[in-house]
Amino acid sequence: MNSTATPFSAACNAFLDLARAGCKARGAQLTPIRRDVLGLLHNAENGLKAYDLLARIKALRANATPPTVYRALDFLVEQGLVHKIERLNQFVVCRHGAHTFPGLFMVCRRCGKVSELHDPDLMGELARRAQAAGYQLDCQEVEIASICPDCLHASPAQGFEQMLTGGA
Amino acid sequence: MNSTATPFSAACNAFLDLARAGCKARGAQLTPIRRDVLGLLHNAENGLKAYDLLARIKALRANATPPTVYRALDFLVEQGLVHKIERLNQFVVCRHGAHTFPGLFMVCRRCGKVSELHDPDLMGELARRAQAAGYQLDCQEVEIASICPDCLHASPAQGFEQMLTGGA
DNA sequence: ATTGCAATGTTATATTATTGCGTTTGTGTG
DNA sequence: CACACAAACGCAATAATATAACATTGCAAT
Repeated sequence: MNSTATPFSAACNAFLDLARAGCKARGAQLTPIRRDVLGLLHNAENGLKAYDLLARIKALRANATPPTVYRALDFLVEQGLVHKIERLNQFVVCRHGAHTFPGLFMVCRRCGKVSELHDPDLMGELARRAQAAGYQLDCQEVEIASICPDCLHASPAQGFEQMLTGGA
Repeated sequence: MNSTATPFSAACNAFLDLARAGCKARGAQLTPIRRDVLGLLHNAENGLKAYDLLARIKALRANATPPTVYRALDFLVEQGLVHKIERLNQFVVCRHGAHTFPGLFMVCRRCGKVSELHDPDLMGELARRAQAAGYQLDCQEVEIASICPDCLHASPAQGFEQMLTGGA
């Protein structure tokens, strides 16, 4: 019943417990710091930058410094619990559980929102093409700059893919 | 015949003249600074970081500062002459001329080399899938972490894509 | 000549990320 | 328990990447 130790919602705590179990199964430990960082990312809808996260974690742990955050993030990314969006220097929690193919992240150029598309077929095709060219995929994230449905609805724009897909 | 003004090889100068013509056709100008930055990138086999580029451009222009380089890079990326590899904070010259679909960049996790795969079909498929999910692609570069053929030959590793492609 | 505009010069600073090293904590072993 | 070992953490400093803000220059149109 110590609310300062785990200041997250019940749903978030459930998620964190699952994550902890996953780590344990892989022989790693979701320590309190790592758990807090993951919880903060889980609460955030849109991904966070490292120093935003640092500011938030400081509310929980006054002595936190950049390495505190970066170490936790490195761990969480290694564990597949968090993805880094390089284009935005941003970190997002993975809401698809463990998956064995790269995540496809649509990054909206207008509003900055990031959403993970779940498309094993496309990723498989990508892997095949890469392999045909002599490469072996070793890849957790594929980032695609795009206009998200909301922004598209607000103000459509003509893009090259119209040519490719036969759109009007 | 002023070799200090254009300190590049004949082949490089030919490339730069083409680039200049392309810019002109688009109503933009490849100024001397931009030309030098593009030439340095063209000479570099593996892409360069902004501050590496700054060090090199200082050999030509002692008063160059970070904005000098970043402005030139912004321009060159806008013109499609240069691609930014976000994962490496690196800039690579585009060796495929103007293309109307996103470049597919294979980034080797072992040696760091970047190579651009030319695969309009795959990019078209990507655009279709994105559109089916409500997104409109707005994307110059797609980065894929992988092991390049050379590194793979040196020391093969088993990866998830073996499962997808039915490899041994 | 003056105005407008794109490009550049210059200084400073913001943002993102890491290194290095000492301390603490957890875990297994004799 | 005492010890060794490794992983995690605390902390200070700094490296690496990128932009802001404003002054200046050069050139073209009028």
